[in-house]
Amino acid sequence: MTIKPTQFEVHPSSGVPIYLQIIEQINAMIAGGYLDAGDMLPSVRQMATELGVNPMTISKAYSKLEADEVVGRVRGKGMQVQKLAHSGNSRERMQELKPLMEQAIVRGRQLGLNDEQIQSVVKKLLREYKS
Amino acid sequence: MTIKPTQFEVHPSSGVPIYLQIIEQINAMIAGGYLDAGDMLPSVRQMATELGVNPMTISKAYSKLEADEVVGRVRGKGMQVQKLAHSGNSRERMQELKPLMEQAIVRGRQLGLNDEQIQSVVKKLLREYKS
DNA sequence: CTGAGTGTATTAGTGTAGTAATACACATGG
DNA sequence: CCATGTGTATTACTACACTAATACACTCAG
Repeated sequence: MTIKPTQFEVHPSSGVPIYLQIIEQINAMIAGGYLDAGDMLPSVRQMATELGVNPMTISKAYSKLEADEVVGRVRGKGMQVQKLAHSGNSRERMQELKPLMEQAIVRGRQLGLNDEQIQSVVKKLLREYKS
Repeated sequence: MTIKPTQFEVHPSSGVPIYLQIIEQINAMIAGGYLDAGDMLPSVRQMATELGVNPMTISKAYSKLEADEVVGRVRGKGMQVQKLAHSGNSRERMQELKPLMEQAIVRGRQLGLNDEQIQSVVKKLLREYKS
């Protein structure tokens, strides 16, 4: 499914930088299966016009996604969602996930949640982001 | 166990703000059971001298921890680790954990990890931060 | 070739996060 | 009371993140 710029939403005064909001939405769309490998993203100018921001802001988001190997540049066309080609074995990738997951775990503990409750949150989210 | 400032470590040029490094270490110490309710934290000046930073930087970390209800101020004494008194029922607190956990899950998906691998990381961390 | 479509390098403006210097208010123990 | 210990309000400086304006390089369809 190729996505339209109207499916994006930004809140400039939310405190969260615009380019980050874009990145998060695209990542979530991919994780949730609304975007697949090969799909084209809206052009920088389309997106910029629709959202009322500067094209460079969108470009910055796309560049960061490209650096993360989430999307690729197609000469003269635009940005395309990449087929995920992961480097390193799964153990290394699990290791890479740890710092971020650790934050969440510590926060859960701080909230007084027990193991089961934390795992329940994880399971619920895994279902929501079914790939 | 009352903690000594020598047990803290900061890396000023790591990119991570000093006051955040302090916060993370204290949170981790509590989550890991090295600090319990009633324990005193090192004074602002002790900590500042030991780490070679300005007292205000430490104060900022402590203030943020106080806002999160992790520590409390004891007049003329210092900061003391609070007994966790959580507001809201567990369902609300689980809801509060979701945004942070969502980030981690999306990142895991982006790394090409499957449900079992993500849950495995969670379980490993839960063991490390046994309360 | 040309025109319209891509994304982007460069530059600049603005706000704010992070840190520090200083001086202050309050509590405790002698 | 006073000396010494808490934490902190205020102010200011600095670096950097974020956004935007502009101009440019490249590709494709005609």
